[in-house]
Amino acid sequence: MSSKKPTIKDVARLAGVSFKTVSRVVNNEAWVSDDIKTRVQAVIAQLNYQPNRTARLMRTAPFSLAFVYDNPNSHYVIEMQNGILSQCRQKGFELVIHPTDSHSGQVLHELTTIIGSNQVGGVILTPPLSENRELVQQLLAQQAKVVRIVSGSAPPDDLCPTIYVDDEQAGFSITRHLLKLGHRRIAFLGYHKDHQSSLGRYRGYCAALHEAGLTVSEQLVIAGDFTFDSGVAMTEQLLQQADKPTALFGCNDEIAAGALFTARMHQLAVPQDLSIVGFENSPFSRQTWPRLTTVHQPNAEIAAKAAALLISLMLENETQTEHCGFELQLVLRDSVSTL
Amino acid sequence: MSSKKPTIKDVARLAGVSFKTVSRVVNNEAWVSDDIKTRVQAVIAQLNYQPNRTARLMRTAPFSLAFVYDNPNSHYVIEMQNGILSQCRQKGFELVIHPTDSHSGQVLHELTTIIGSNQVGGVILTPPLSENRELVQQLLAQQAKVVRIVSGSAPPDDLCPTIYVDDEQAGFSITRHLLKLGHRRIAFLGYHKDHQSSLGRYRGYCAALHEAGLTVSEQLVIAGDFTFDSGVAMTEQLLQQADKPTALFGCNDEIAAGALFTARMHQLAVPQDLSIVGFENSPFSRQTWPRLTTVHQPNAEIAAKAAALLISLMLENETQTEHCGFELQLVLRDSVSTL
DNA sequence: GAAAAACGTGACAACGTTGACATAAATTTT
DNA sequence: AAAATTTATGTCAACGTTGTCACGTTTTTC
Repeated sequence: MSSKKPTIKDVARLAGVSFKTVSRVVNNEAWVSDDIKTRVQAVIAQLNYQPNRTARLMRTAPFSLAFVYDNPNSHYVIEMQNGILSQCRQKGFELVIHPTDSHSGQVLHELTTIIGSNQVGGVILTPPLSENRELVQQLLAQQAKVVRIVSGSAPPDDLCPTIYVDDEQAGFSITRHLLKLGHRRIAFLGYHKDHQSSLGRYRGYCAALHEAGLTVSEQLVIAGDFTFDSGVAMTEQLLQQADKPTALFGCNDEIAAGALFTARMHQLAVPQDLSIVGFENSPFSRQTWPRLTTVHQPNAEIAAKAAALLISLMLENETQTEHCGFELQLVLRDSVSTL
Repeated sequence: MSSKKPTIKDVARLAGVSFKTVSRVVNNEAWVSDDIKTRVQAVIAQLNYQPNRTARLMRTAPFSLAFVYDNPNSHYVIEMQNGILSQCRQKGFELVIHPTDSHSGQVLHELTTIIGSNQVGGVILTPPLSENRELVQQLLAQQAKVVRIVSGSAPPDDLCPTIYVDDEQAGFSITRHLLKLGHRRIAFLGYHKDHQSSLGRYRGYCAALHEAGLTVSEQLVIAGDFTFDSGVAMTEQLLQQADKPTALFGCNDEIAAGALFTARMHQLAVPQDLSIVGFENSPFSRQTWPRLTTVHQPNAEIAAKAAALLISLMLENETQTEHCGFELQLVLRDSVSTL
């Protein structure tokens, strides 16, 4: 049975009204008499009628947004995705996942396709794509709504609503925390010149050292990316040096986990012989031994806020660009000791 | 400029042909002369025309599939998602993410909505939803294509194409591995009566013990779920007992990580004082100290296969149900020693 | 108590595509 | 060289909605 999905016209026929009236009932429009309304609703329930989203979309703006990200394996992505999804569910929006390679040069083309084909009406951009001013402008030029998540203590411009996360301030706090405990030789792991979060955290690190009257030692700033393996490699490099640090600031928890691992390999006790801090408060930062002191980054909240802004932008079609900043809090755990 | 997105008719006008001809060019249909083809293509490029996916969808079956899962925070989800996404990209399909709570009783209703509204044409089901025979049948009754991923050494039935993963066999191998190294008191952490993967691994565990002439001790089989915290709690419980085990079989890596953590709390050296194995080979299983011996579960591959089956089902509209089984391999690392 | 406003309903044209069919031109077959 | 076939293009009706407008029927207003 049920060879075909019922349409609005099937409902109309059975309810003995015009299909436009059914449309009114479905969309909760005014000026439908109560008895017809209930009659139509009964038929809808009886047939288990679902409005065809595709057909509806032909007449309305898209109810979908895209989440665009670059590093598909980070835990950060799934947290963000969950945050976005929670908002989408609430507002009846659909989420299109769009992992991409920001180095491929294909991003603009890919996004143009999904926007141009009317598949999505808006886009949430994460770093490093969100830092690409030109990309944002080109998406905007295609009538797409854009919300971006960036690192910074203020929105870089008013191009579009922006969620900014104050990495510098957090980098400052956590470095100062180490300084307060007496550490003087603090290494910075995961410096990356193209990565705004890394740079922000680095600036905070420098600022805290300066405040304490210390200078930044080039030897202690190690470049690398935000992975466990890179953390291992950077720590190895560091431990080969003559002037060993007493504390390590990993630019994210994965780097810190790599450092932890490497310390164990070198029979260094953490935190007694070496203090290590991470950044992000990812789930596994409290599952390592010792549990990592880190900075809490509320990814789900951040992304949910981005989604909420984007959705209201798509619904209300406002031009006013609202921004939102997030401050990050220290999470003190067991991977740090006084010197 | 560019106030409106160009349509097929805009292209047609500019190219001086009928819009149907443009449609032919876009869809690569036969019987279009080469010069018109190139002329149209030039205009398409010039206007940066993208066929409107929504309009197209009104005439064709949906090019979207849903990924339905229950446990949004597991790493397993993102790996699967990536696998599915890779297939979708290749075939031009769209992915709709659908996390849900299998206990809410809302699942059928939720899926009915996205299927009924023509949003998706097919669904990939993961445990425990995939084990619900009735759910599968009801989705099938709505003309949806379904592919499910289940635990087992064979597909449970021919309702739909099925990816089955042999947990029992893997549970057997890893338990036998411990037995070979001389372990006799091996605990099983994460028994869960409603969880087929857990039960499969448990059956393998029992089979291996029997093969070695041992009986399963109730004391050593601890019920719990697949989380770090549960792993901690179960290990605590175990370590309070008189007859302590020499090895722990964690039903997944998170449980094993919890066990590792708890062992450390109790000053037990792993693997010298206690051997621990996990299951899944999630990224962090090689980032713990010591690195976990575990079973490799190729989630991305499994999910990619599921997506491939689903997509071919949606495209070719075949009725024949093709299945696919995965065997799991041991990954030997450092968390196990001979007794 | 007539005019105006508020309600309630329906007809019909979009929206941008694809599919069925028609038709004209070019080519092959008889 | 007429008939049949192939090739190349166009016309028009769907698809299932929502928006615009029109048209009755009530209720309110002066």
